[in-house]
Amino acid sequence: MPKAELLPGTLDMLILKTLTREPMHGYGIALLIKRISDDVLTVEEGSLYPALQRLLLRGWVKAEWMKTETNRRARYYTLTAAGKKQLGVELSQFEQMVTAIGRILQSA
Amino acid sequence: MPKAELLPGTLDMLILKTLTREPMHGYGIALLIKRISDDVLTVEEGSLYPALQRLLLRGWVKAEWMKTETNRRARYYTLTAAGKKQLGVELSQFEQMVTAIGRILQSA
DNA sequence: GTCTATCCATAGACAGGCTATATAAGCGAT
DNA sequence: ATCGCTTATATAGCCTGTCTATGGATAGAC
Repeated sequence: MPKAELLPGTLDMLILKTLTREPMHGYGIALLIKRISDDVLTVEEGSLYPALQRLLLRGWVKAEWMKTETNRRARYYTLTAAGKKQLGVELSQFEQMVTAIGRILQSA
Repeated sequence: MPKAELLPGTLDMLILKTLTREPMHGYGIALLIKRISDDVLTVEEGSLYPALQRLLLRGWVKAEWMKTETNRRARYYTLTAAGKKQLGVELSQFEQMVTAIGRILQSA
């Protein structure tokens, strides 16, 4: 079994949340999530870019090619209004589920 | 997109935890999880039984055909020593991940 | 007897995350 | 100049796990 780097089903939410700070490119998103989580959460490239395509397709983010501070080309993603709304939905579902799971785990 | 009844990746942990109370049959496990979670978590049969097969294969539970209190035949699952150990691993990984996700979600 | 709830089980579809790989450009050191 | 490292995007193919849908069987209620 491949060790899990993420809790499945939470990646989109994490990306959307990260983009509420400011528009970022994919690589930056991955670095930020890794850093803030103290290396607990690692977003692999093969998870990250498909997820961003997903979010684009669903209209939750939009993308624009730009230059980074260090002069490299990169695709910057911005949260859309629909994306903000979706984030709200995912946040509340996530909280509800974690609470429910907590009840199971403490019910012994 | 099919509405999620569970946070993916947590079903095995929930089942193992439920079995720390006492040996139970599959249907009973599903009912208990649903009840304790106030109907937030619903374990579909198509998720439950494959999961139980998984746990059997990995030696985390063992099964025995018995009679229920209402005189029906049912397969009772019991947590093994390896299963207890595995539950510990999954619990700590889950907690660690939820904590890490919490840090992301509060970092705005 | 027929209906509902209980109980087990599997096939097939599908989503999403992982491994592995490919591509490309900028930067520093030699 | 070119080598190696880091930054940066992207895809194919696999694997795991959950869901939908279906098919049984049996007990108790009506």
